Amino acid sequence: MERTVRVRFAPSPTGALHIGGVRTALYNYLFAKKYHGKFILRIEDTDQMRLVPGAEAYILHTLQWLGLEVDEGPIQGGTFGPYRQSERTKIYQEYAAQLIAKGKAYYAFDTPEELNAMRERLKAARVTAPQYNTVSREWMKNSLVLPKEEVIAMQQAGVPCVIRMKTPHQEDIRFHDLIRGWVKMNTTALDDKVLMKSDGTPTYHFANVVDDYLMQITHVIRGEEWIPSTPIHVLLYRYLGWETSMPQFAHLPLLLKPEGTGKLSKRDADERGFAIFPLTWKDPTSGVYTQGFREKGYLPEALLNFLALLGWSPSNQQDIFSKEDLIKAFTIERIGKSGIKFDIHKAEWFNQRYLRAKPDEVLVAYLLKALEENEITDTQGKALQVFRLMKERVTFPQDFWLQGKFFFTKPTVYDEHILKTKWTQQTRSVLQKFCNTLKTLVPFKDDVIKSTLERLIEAESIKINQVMPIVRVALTGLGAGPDLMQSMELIGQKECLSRIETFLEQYPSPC
RNA sequence: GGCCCGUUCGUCUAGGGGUUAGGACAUCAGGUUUUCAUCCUGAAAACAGGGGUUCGAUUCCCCUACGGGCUACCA
Repeated sequence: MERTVRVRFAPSPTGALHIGGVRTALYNYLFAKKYHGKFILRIEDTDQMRLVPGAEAYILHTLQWLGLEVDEGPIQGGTFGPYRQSERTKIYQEYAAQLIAKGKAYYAFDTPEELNAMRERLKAARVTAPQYNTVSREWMKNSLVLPKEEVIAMQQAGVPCVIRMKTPHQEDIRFHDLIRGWVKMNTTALDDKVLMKSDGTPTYHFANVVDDYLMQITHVIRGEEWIPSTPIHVLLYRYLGWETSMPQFAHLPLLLKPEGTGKLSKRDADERGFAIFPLTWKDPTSGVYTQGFREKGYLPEALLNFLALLGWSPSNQQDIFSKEDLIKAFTIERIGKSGIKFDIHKAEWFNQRYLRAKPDEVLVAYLLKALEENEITDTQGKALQVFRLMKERVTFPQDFWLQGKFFFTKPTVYDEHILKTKWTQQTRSVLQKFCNTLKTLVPFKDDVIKSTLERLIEAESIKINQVMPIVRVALTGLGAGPDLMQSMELIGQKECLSRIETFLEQYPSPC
């Protein structure tokens, strides 16, 4: 009998969600929707030391922004709650007690210093992997070797202790990964993992297994960094008697640095100026803001499309996918195995595509909003015309303003390069003459302006590509932009004249 | 170091025992445009290396190299 698909996204609220985490969430979401299952959000906040205020809300906002609706979670509720691990401590304690009773786990009283000493000792003895394991536990301070009375006495005295898992001595543990096939590991490589910390809270491994079982998770889709600890999880399912309902595993390839070596990090993003967080994040301790994809102008649908194709590919050669398309096409089998060098270029291209596909009203609204923010009162008519000239040129919503503000405000700086290469005695004289003709030009329309300029160019026997850039710089300050004649018409006769005159005054003679 | 996972154009990838090894982004060139961008056309660009297996291997197996992950009372 097929179980209903139930997958979970289980982030730790230790800061802003990383873009890799967003991709993991997306793959889980797509898989759930594809099979009409449930997408569950579980907050793994067992480590109270690393907890960051605001991080959980950030995760929620991110999923919301991206349209990854959560079926069950801390806010949404559900029949398998609570969905915050910090609220489930009792549950873990019960199952830990069960493992102790079964002889599958034990108490350990070793202090950090003692653990360190053990590792040092093993290292000195040239043990390749110094661990608390089937061998070393024999000479440590735990309930396996200590007399029962002593253990009880220590517990009564309140000596801090953890619960460790009793790993079998030498056994092959294998598990099937939906992406990688069978993975085999021997327990000699495993240590006796801490299941419950001395403060009574569980570690990741334990809470994860208990919750996945209790929440009836069918598929665990998570990052590749978890492969080495999956045998521990398998063992735990076995110890708890849950092996038959163990979820299926799928370990996703990791997002890597654009160049060089290592996992993609916030630092890479900062150094190269691309976003790594979905939304802008203010670090509560340093107060430093890190701009997110949203604030950089990325559209959620563009980011989703970009992310989906980072490690997954469809069976055809389609590259533009709506969320619905992705749900339809997504399969775990088509997820790749190798690490992915993160390259932001394609994301920009996706954004441009999605942005330009938006209805005109939406796009004009971006410009209108920018005008409002810059306290420019303008008739909607002009904004609409500006928008039409700009539409094919933008990648991000803010480009309408960034590249088109000259329509509304006078330039304050002039393109150095154009000035250096095109500003000559001749172009100055042509610009002056052009300005003079403009004064009496009726009507002030793009085609009329154009023919005027063309006549002038012919009379002066100068090349058009000598004059145009200078006219553009005088009017807009920029070296490139939308159609100049249409731009002039929009700027208006009076304003054009004023701008050219200002320019001529500021640059009286070519340098 | 040990254990585990991986390796097709610069990047994301398709493919798979016999292919002109396909696409997208980026790059470059040509066209369009007064310019830049867009758009159109085109070009350059890859099976990590070595052994097997096979009539034949980029595809299957092994080794090496390289890359990545893990190796905490973090997740």
